[in-house]
Amino acid sequence: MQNDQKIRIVIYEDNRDLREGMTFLLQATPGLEFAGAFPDATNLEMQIPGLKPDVVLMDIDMPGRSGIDAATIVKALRPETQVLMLTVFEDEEKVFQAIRNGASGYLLKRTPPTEIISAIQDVHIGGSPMTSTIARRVLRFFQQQPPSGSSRPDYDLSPRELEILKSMVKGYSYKLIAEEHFISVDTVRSHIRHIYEKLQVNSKTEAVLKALREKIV
Amino acid sequence: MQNDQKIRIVIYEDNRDLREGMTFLLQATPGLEFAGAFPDATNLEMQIPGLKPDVVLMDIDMPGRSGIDAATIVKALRPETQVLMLTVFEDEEKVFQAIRNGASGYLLKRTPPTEIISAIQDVHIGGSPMTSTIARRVLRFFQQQPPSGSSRPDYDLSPRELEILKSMVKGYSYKLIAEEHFISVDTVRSHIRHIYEKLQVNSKTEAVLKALREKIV
DNA sequence: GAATTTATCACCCTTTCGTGCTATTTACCT
DNA sequence: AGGTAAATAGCACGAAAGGGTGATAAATTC
Repeated sequence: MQNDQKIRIVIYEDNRDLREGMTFLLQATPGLEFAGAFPDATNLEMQIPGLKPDVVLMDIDMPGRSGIDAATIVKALRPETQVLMLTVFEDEEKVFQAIRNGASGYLLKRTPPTEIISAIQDVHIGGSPMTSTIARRVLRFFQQQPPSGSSRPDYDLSPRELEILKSMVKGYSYKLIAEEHFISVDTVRSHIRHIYEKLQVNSKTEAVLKALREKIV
Repeated sequence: MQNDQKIRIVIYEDNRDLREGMTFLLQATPGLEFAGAFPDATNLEMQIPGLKPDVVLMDIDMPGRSGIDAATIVKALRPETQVLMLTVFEDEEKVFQAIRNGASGYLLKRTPPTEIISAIQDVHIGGSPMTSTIARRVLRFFQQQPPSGSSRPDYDLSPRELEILKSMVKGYSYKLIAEEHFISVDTVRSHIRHIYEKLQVNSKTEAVLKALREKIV
């Protein structure tokens, strides 16, 4: 993806010890080029364009601007820059926010130095290093399944009922659903009644919500 | 998540050398318990319930039933079993299919034995080991779907209207919303009309759908 | 201080929904 | 062949939702 120049790295990390430790680590590693380190991301617009980092190590909790907002801005300024988030906790919400905002990797601060180095190299060649715990959360989000997958309720809808439900999820009125399926409004009503019974709801909105949250629809 | 019993493992892998190699590896590793190995997944319904594996190593390309279908069935039979996919190539489509079908990890066959072992332990305690390349693909999928972050449409709802919208998203009727906010049904109606105008919809269901899909609500 | 926005309430009228009950045809099960 | 479930359709009634119009008071903005 990139040539074999040194990988230019910028650090945003409010903890001084950590920041200096990582700076030292980067400077001591061949193949990496330390480009700068800052305790906060407030002036990042002025820093990134000049420093032209290949990889940014971004602390997620910083005074002033959060690492998540900072990640967004970095990607906006230099899309080719890879952002590696560093955090103490694997906060579910923050992980997803960071990912949506363009972060390419997600590591815990307690990760050993050698692994941080390889994560940097990894993210630079197009990988997305992350802890397997975080990976699981991401996957789970994909699968949109309940925690330990033990009990997914089975509402036992007939194929037709499922079709009708899908139309409902499109926001259609009875009349529209009837037209869409070439059946009478009364039939639609009939199906919907059965759907309500099976889903244990009693309004279109509730049915749609339940369908969206629990089913594939 | 689990107790500290041995981790029971079943292998599905059509390549004999690989299968036997992994069998040997598992048997030689303390903490793991080899429970069975098969060259294909065609009789998996008969095997899984009896063997009760904690982790299944699943080749993705097998004669007869594909590893992806097999993963689905394993999860259906024993949701608590973790499925670790093994593959030669990082085929984008297959990765996603496997994930959607309940796979909890995704490794390349060329992964060194020690890492396979740690991946097994990892997946058993709730992690999702995967190569960083695969992780990147998963993240990219995440990132491309929502236009998100910087440009989220602003419908300019008043605080009150937002409140009402939230109630609507809870599936409440006008009456319930009125009670919840100590206002009359007519007022609720009024707010909802304004919400519809701003969101450009004309039914509760549509409003709720739009709210769910585009807003935070 | 005038204009705009926001929140509130009211009345009327039409359409859509939710529900109870019934009935016919098809298809599948054993 | 008889039983069961699904899909279809109808009727009827009351409740809920949606559209139109208008009005008042408070807060905010200009």
